[in-house]
Amino acid sequence: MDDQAIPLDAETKAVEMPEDHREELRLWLRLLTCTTLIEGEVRGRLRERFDVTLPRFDLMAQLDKAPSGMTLSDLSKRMMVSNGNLTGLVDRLVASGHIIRSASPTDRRSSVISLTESGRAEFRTMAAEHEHWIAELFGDLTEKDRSELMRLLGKTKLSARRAIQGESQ
Amino acid sequence: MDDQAIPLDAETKAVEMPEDHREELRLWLRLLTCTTLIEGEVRGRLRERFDVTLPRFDLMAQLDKAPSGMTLSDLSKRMMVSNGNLTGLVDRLVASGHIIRSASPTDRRSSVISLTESGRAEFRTMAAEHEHWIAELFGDLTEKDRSELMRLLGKTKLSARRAIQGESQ
DNA sequence: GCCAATTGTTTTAAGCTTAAAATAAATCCG
DNA sequence: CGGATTTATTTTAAGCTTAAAACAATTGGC
Repeated sequence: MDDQAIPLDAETKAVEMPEDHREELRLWLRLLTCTTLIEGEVRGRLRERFDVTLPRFDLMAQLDKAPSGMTLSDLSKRMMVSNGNLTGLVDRLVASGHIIRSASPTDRRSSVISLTESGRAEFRTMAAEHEHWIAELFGDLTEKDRSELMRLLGKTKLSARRAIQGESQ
Repeated sequence: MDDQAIPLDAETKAVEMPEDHREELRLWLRLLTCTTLIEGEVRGRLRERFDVTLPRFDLMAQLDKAPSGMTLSDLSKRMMVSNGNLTGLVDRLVASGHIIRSASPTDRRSSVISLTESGRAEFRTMAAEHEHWIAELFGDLTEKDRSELMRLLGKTKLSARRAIQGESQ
């Protein structure tokens, strides 16, 4: 921008010129827009087609990948939501018969959550359709676009993690 | 994958071979992870530094870009949230003195929302710091990474919009 | 073995979010 | 003009989400 038209030695620049980070901000807003757009569509379709909410679907997706079940803490880390959030979500999914809680054999504080037979069957039906929706939503990207986007998001993920970790030192 | 090792003519493939969309699914999950990671960090910092929530910050950001104010419908479209959501959010920001509602001169159904003087000042302070956080979170991306990511997310946005529009036909 | 620190979970209070229904005003159009 | 449709907003009910505090069980160190 205008700033960069003024030639300055590196040191002066670092001290006196507040850097312009509008580009990063626009990037973040666009990332957020993409996610919100897709997430909203997926949420609506899950509700219309299967009368299920996105958080419930997400929780079942985690459990489907863990045949022997997961603790609430595992789920909390994987889903990146708070512990307290999970308590209620799990309660509702137990009530609807999709999952079960069983006592952990090794830790009396913990319970192990797993899909019921019918919960798993129902999830797999939903997941198959869900996968098609996602493919359709990303349908205009070429194979090369997708692999490049995957790479750049991988780099973004690492960058954000570094910034988040570093801050607490 | 295994599927593709079996040579089949195009028609047979299209009919009998369910396509594998795991790649798109992984891409979506990574996009979601990046957004969740960054959003969570920004939310936490806004709360700690300024005792403000992300939705309130977002609403003020929209208003800061519209000096003459916006209607609830405008805000709803821009922020991609439901109308009902905004009613409560606006009520709380009016109560805290950050924004004001005024009657629309042309439409008695509408009210126009704008930042108060102090609301604008407070927002600008927060926004300046917020911009640095974002720059830090994306800090490991090169200039080229950022422009390429911007381009690919632009393409993703268009792709998703097309898929969403097309569906309602 | 005991005490401190950590870990796993729940509870609480507040706020966010949605979909759907309701209300009211403006606009369309015959 | 007047009724039908659309648009702007609010209300409602349910569920999601968080941070913080509380509680209980486990682990680590002495």
